[in-house]
Amino acid sequence: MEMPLARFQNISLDQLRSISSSDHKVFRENSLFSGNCFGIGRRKWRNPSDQIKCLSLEQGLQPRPKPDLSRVHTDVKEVRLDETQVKKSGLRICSKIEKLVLCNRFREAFDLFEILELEGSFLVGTSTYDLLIQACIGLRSVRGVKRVFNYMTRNGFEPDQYMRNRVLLMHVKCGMMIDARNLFDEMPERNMITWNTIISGLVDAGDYLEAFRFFINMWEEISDADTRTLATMIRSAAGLEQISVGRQLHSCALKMGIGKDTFISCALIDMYSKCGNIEGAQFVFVEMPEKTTVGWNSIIAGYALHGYSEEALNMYYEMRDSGVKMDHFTFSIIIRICTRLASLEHAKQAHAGLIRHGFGLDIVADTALVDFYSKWGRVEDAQSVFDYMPCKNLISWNALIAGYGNHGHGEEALEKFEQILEEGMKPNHVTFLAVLHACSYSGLSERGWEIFQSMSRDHKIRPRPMHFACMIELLGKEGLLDEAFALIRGAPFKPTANMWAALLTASRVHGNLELGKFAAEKLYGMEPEKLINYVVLLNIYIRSGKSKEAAAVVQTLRRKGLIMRPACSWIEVKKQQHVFLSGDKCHVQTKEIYQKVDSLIHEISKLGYVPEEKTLLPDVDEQEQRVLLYHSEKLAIAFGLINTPEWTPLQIVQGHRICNDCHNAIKFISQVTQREIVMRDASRFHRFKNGSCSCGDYW
DNA sequence: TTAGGGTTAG
Repeated sequence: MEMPLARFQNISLDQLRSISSSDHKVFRENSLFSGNCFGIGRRKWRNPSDQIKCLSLEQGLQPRPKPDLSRVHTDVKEVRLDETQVKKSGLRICSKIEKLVLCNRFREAFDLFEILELEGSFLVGTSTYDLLIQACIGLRSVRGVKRVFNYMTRNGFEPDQYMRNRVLLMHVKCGMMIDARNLFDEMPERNMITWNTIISGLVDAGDYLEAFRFFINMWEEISDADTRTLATMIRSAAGLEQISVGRQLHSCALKMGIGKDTFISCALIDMYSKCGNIEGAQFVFVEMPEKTTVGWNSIIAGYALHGYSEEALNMYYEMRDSGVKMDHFTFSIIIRICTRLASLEHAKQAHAGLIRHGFGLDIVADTALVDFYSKWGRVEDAQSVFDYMPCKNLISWNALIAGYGNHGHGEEALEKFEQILEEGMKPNHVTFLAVLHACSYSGLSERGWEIFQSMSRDHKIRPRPMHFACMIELLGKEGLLDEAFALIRGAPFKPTANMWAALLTASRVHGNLELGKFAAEKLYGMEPEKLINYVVLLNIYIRSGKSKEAAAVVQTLRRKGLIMRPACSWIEVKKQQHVFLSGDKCHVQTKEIYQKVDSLIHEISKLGYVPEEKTLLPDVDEQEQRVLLYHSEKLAIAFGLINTPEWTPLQIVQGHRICNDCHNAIKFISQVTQREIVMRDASRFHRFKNGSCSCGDYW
């Protein structure tokens, strides 16, 4: 046999180790392995109903019928059975266990297994052990693994190679990697399945480098690898985001004649897109002889990952038209895309499709929906989806809390947080970020401070820079600039740009020139090319009447060649999106749009709206200044008003943080028109109703 | 004889 894998022997472990360990760590920390509330690794389910069933059973959220064991217990405990009777009774129980497992009634199978454990000496056969292992994997039950394994050991069960692999798999799938590795080391014989099993476990656990070490050892020991090995290793390369390694694996697969295998192709699409090469992913997808559901899912997710949300959505419709079956993965991906596009129409269709295709109870898709409705400003809908979920994990809770918090419902967010604690779930750093943001947006500074302190004290979670930045924002809003500055100085790590940016913003809001200057200078050192840092300081100087200093900032901007990118907003009207740039005059209805903006400005001026003093460069002529006043949000709103008489709510989305002036204008427009306006800036959503913004934030 | 592989959510 040709040895394409031999080239991997040229990769030293040091080379693998040199792969950025911080990236690796971030990936691991963000992976499900660390994030899910069950404390176990990656789960795989044949279909979502299995998932719901199993998770519900494990969490004890659904009542399950319990077999009446009392009589049998009595038989076993009180009546001494002779050897024949034990055998007869044991065989009957084993047969029943096997039938229960085959019907996916894993819990009940374990209830019966308890009888055998109490009796203690009945010699269970391979087929029963095999199905008990299946039950453990189905439940992802560590306790189940221990029970089955103890029983085997106690009764001197001597497994053959098949059973040894099954026992190994049981440990791997339940995340018991230390035990799995011990078993692996002690195995008298290891075949390809043994190697594939342990490697797959390492990749599931995010231990990618170790997976590569095993892969190399595997080649040394058995000089063989198959499609499954390659598919797993490609997943590992994706986890490490090492395209060069991924490419070598691709080359190996081609040399082995399995380059177009469905599993390999899907893994390659995912690897190329995660490594930043969407063209590579597209190439593999086009070359796939048969485009499967997973293939479509992978390429759509790849496009979405690279920010090509509209293209991804188009591919989804192409997938649907091609007649390929969609699954719960498809809908989870699509809902996330809708969140990025902030498209209610598409999300509604995806929500309907999810239910129609029978995946309405899938935890991942439902969580994506909770997140969508939360971000879109429909917290009630988010709560409604959440309430219908048969089981929720920490990710679902976090999405809901962020939804409440980002829309000014700080108290509700805190209530949900309390509920998490009452239910015995362990909050993670994302939970705390959502809760602290909620406190910040709703002005609950004392509660925010208490929670921030409780993070390390009570929950043993070390606050990260994002938590610090959030607290600085919170203190800054209260005008507690000295305290905010003290927090930066007291941080147990080097302050990050986010932290200084929060202090700079607070300094601008409260007109603290000295602190603003200090924060801006720190930011210049860290992000020398980031325009916004200069603009904020420029604002501070202009408002403080420091024209000389303001001119110096302008000079710096020019020297560096930093140009303000025109802001972009888009509005969805009658299922179609219309995009506007600042001062945009390309739209066919430009004339009407500008007339509408003028009349709105006239109306809102009567209500007391005064445009903010513009931060314009000194030599910008008046005509240009006038054009710049027509920000993209205002144009989009005017367009919406002209074209949608039944417009509610109107959504304005923009890629950059909007200026105070525009924010205030939108507030007034909402008041004048009595319309509800949902608007998103770079970091959060704002919902205006009768002129007031639900987030409680000020600009 | 049986077993091991690919894509989703905060």
